[in-house]
Amino acid sequence: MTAAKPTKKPTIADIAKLAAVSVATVSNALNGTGRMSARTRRRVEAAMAELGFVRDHGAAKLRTGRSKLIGVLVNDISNPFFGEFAAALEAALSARGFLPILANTGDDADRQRALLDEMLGHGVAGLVVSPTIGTQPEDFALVRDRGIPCVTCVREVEDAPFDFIGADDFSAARLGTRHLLDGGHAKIAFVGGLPGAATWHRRCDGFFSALREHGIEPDEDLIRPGPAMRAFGRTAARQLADMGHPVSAVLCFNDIVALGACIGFKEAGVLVGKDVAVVGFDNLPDSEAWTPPLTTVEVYPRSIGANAAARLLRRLDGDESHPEISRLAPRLIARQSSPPLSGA
Amino acid sequence: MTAAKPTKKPTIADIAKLAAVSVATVSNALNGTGRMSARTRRRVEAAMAELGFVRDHGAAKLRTGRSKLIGVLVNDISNPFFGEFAAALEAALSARGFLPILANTGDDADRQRALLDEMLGHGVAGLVVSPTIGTQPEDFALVRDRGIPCVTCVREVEDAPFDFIGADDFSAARLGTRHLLDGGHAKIAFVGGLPGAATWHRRCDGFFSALREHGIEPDEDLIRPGPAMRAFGRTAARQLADMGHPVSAVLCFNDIVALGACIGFKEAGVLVGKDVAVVGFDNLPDSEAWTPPLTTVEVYPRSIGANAAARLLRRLDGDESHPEISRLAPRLIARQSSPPLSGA
DNA sequence: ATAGGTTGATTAAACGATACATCAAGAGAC
DNA sequence: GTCTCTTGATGTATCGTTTAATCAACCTAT
Repeated sequence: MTAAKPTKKPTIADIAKLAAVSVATVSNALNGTGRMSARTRRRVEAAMAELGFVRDHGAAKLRTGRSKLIGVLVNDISNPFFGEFAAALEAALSARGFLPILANTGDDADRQRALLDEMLGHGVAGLVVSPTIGTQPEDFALVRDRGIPCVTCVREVEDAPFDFIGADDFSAARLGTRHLLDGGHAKIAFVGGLPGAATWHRRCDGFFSALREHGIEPDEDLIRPGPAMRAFGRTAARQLADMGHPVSAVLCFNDIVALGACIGFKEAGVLVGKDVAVVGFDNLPDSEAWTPPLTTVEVYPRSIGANAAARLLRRLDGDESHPEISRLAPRLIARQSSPPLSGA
Repeated sequence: MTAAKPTKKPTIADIAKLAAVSVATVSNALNGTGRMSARTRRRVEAAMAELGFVRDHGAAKLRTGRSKLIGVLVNDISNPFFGEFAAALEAALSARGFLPILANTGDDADRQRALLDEMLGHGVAGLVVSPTIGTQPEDFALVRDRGIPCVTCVREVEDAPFDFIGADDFSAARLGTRHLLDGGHAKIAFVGGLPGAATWHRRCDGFFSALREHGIEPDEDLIRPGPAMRAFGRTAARQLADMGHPVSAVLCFNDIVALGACIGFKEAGVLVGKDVAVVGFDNLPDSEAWTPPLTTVEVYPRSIGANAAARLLRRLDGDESHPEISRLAPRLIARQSSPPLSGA
């Protein structure tokens, strides 16, 4: 491969000249519109190949108003959950010729606002957003006003006129909690996750609901909200271990927090899977390989991504029906981290 | 938030009318170019706010030829390594006003070609690419010809006139291998990773180099290439465990493969951290929390992302110097998965 | 032979933002 | 009062593509 000699990029006018046809004919060849003889089509295609033509989508979008760009906003791309989500979403969208452009909000509402603006400015045909904590409906005012199809995911934003695809967090938390209750646990903590995201509230409600169903009144002191990160899980576990009246089980906001909690308990000399039961959410690929293998509630990030893509594609195809809310049914995956309460 | 009523999007012409100025003035206000009184600037800004103006970057790009889009191609966004990489890259680029658009090649060379075309068509100002396996230099011909700044990462593509930022894979493999050799291991397998990616070859060379340095001739039968995935690590471990002359240590292509190997060995009744030593690459956030905690070679995905961004920004600022190859120094993180060979 | 159809290709007007060239008006110098 | 400078603002061509409106041949049927 030899050194670069920056070439001016060829336009359809250059192709037209080389193929001795008009620009309109080139455009038609490009889009399969209009009518033309097979011979000229070949000539045009040969010319495009020779000059290394690549169509300027921006210019086309300017003229037609149509675009194949889809803006995707996630709040933490380094979290494997969103990695899986994004991979599935991308596969489904690009199969239909769309180009998802993925940006990371880092759970910063200001950055989310800026990115939404930026995406609109680039003329996206649609949006898929996992909203940041603290998202206000007005943050999406421009999207709404422009009538750009937008599917929200994972975290619901209340009163926004958009489709939503996510896990059924209420049921998921109930599943996890009931699993512990059925094992005889009564003093159960709920660790991690930030109020401000709908996900947390729904899981918290599910947690409460299951407890009350078993005649247990939730103990405010056992609700430990915090960033959904390993570090928080670890410190929370240590605090719980140091409490006067230790808990026998912990429901964690996600597997990452759960892993942190396992580390924290281990450091505190408490044996997970024996002295204490731990349950997470997400069924991260690694969770079954931990020691002990983690009980978790599978919430299907790939399905959420795939469904979000399908929903958005329907909207792009012109479906104008009322926004739909879908909560995918979760599944409990019981493993060794959450044994029944021992007789002791 | 009320229902949608798709508004036509306002252009600078609309702003100009409302503010009773010319389009040129609006454009100047937008870009801070030209001269204008503070009063008119305020009028223009008020008009933009009132109508909810958002600038059409595509149109601007068409006119100016300048763009703030950066194409980013990774080969597996669901791999946490690339998640970390992408997050760091994005942070650095967006701090300078660029918008990285991230796409996933899924390690498919055809898809990579298509995506490169697509990105060029969208007028990216620059590219950051972690090339797929089987990438040919000609796949980047258009990028080279157009003179678009392009930084390759993680895997080097030979004979391509681009900057490269990655780990020093040769040294990394030597580090990991020497650690095992120093522990007295002699029968060491190298598991996972596909020939076809430069990364694999360099690591393989580093592995060989360390062995030979200790007077050990590499045994072809102990080289077990395969997809860098958990499943492969697992099957490879089982095969190794079933061999007549079992290995005492395994160097894995990355932590994911290493985790798979741990599972495989466990299933085969071989105790990792006792009967067999396992070393990985990447230092995934979870690797220290596994049982036993994994010895790994840290290759700093965030640093690779940050350096790639810095390099690209320099190019965008006009640096035309010869392409540079940077290999970031790795670091061995010794944990319990790789004890010295026991006397037995 | 002429009217009407079909086929294959062309012309030119958009799309939204930018930037060069131009200009009006007021300030200051003589 | 004329001349030059500066400040603030405008008119308009342009980027690359699409597409509606035309048009030139040629074919076919009367």
